[in-house]
Amino acid sequence: MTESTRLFAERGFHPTSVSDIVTSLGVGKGVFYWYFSSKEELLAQLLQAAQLDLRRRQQGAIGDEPDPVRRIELGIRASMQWFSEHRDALTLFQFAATEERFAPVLRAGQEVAVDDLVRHLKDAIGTGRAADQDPQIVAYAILGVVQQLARTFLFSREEPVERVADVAVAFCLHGLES
Amino acid sequence: MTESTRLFAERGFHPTSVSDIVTSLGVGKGVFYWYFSSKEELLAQLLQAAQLDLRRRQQGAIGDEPDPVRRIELGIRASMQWFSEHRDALTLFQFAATEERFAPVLRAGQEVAVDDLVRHLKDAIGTGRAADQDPQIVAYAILGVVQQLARTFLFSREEPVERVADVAVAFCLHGLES
DNA sequence: GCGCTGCTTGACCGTTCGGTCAAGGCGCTC
DNA sequence: GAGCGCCTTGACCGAACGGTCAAGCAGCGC
Repeated sequence: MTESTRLFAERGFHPTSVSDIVTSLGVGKGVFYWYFSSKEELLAQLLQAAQLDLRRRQQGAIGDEPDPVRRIELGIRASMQWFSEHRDALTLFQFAATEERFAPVLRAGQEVAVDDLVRHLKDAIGTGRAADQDPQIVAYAILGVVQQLARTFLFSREEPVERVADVAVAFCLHGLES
Repeated sequence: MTESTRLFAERGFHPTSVSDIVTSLGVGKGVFYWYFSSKEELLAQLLQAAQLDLRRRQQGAIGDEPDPVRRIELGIRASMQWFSEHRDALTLFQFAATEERFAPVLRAGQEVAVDDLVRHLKDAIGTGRAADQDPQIVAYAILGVVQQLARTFLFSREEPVERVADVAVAFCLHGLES
């Protein structure tokens, strides 16, 4: 699984052939089609497994923290950490978003994470700790920040995770104003 | 050009064959290879043209606005507007980021926009109008917000551009705090 | 009318792809 | 050891791909 994710991320989904995958695994082609009905199905399962793992990490980090704003912060930091350890997964997510048949799988998983975030946001708004903006839009905005920063600074440049996470948190909580 | 962008965005780069492209244009295959040396080159040109157009829109919107924070706001609104009119381009950008050979083209164009944004941010920080965070990271964060919101709300849902742009601006300027 | 250049055609080519399948181990039960 | 599932193999298939090219055509200067 990890190996296929790496291949897809490095060379792209379509340019990576099933032969490439089985060769890198040192097995025959038949074994691939014994476990997966198609190359598409493999990608779908890879996506789902990655999303599940990311979500678990987020929930583990948040624990039973009572403060909604702090819950959001912990979620951001956990996500950034997870992406820094699973850079290939982010590339997969990004590719999946560009092809109609994978987008639904991706969207389903993303919506679960967003719904959580929306709950925290509503708590924060309800207790006057956050501005009264549409929580769903804000949730996606946060998601965009995390993914973009992970892609740019964790992958291309080799910035330390904490530094990037700090700026991400500061930006999401206070914007660019001082 | 617009037609090829649409095809790539709708069906994906690899699944769209050169035959598909020329058929949709009602021309022969030779004419394609007369103007482009390969399918890859077409995509590269599509990317560059789109980036140039987006950049022009941003600069046109900013004009000679003196206030750096307001310049950033105008840039965000212009980008959101542009994406709402060129949804296919965003899908292309996203795909290009997932394949090693297109990433450089994409990065080059993105860096130009980011450099502009960084300049405005430095102005804002210098005059005490923005918090003293690493301007480059913040610039990419803003970029992430705009792209994610465009993708989610302008394409999947059919939200009015202004509403999404308002939240994007509010979030980027003030974060989620009230 | 002739020739030339710039553009256009689509049949064609070599290659590679996703996917199939007849065949063959390997370990289990009885 | 016979029989039987479960897994594994890799040669093989039809289809489709990106890219080529010999041939043709329109327009223009002469």
